[in-house]
Amino acid sequence: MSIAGDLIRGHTDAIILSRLLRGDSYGYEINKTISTISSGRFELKEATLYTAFKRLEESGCIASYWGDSGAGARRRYYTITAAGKDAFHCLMTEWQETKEIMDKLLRMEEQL
Amino acid sequence: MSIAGDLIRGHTDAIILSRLLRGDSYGYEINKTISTISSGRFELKEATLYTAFKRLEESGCIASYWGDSGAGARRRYYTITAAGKDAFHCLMTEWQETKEIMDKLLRMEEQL
DNA sequence: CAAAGTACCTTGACAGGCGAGGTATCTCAT
DNA sequence: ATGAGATACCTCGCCTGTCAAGGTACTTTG
Repeated sequence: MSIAGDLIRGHTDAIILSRLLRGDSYGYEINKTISTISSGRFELKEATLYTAFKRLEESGCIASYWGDSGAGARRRYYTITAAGKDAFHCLMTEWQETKEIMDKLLRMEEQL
Repeated sequence: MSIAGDLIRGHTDAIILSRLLRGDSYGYEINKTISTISSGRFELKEATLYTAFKRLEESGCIASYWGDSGAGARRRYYTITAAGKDAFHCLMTEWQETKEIMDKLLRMEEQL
């Protein structure tokens, strides 16, 4: 990935939840979408993605079910729960705050 | 700290370098300044700070020297090197990019 | 004198990212 | 039909950065 892993650390959950807010989806698709939206500059590794799903499911932020696979490889779909929506809003707020503070800290002009 | 550690992970180096761009400083002071600028919302733990110094010094981004301690506890001062300035600009660019992409990914309206 | 502030440092645990490896199905060109 | 490549999932184990906890040593102030 072009953006180092540590830069998205702590943001993966927010990104995934954000995707699920738009409707149920499955790992492979979520990953592709993230890659597309970011023009290939963010790309969660599969291992990262699936550990995140596990973490989010264990903490009750998402739930999963097997899609009726008819054709093609079977897919495990994820839904965001009410708790997940709450969590997302917290993470969003944190992100806004992080941005603000980081910009303040990195600003090159004036200041002590 | 109010902002979770993982959110600043990968940004600590940038923050420290940014401080040193403004002139030589030492651990304790840098920490206080970061805390002040962020209104106490970011606060690097000492262990984190000193490991970061070590890392940055080993990679040639900063150099250190003992201040002539005259009065008070002795201080180890850090200077940013040319390589450190380059690194800072990279990190700044990365931060701008991260912000842009994250905002795109977390945006709640429209989009696929 | 004790407590609190300044100033430094190390160790070990923990958590998240991810490289590497594995499984299974489907499609399409050879 | 065979092999490659896409789709789709998953796990193990390493690495790295954060940080709680602990330690040292000096100065100021009550």
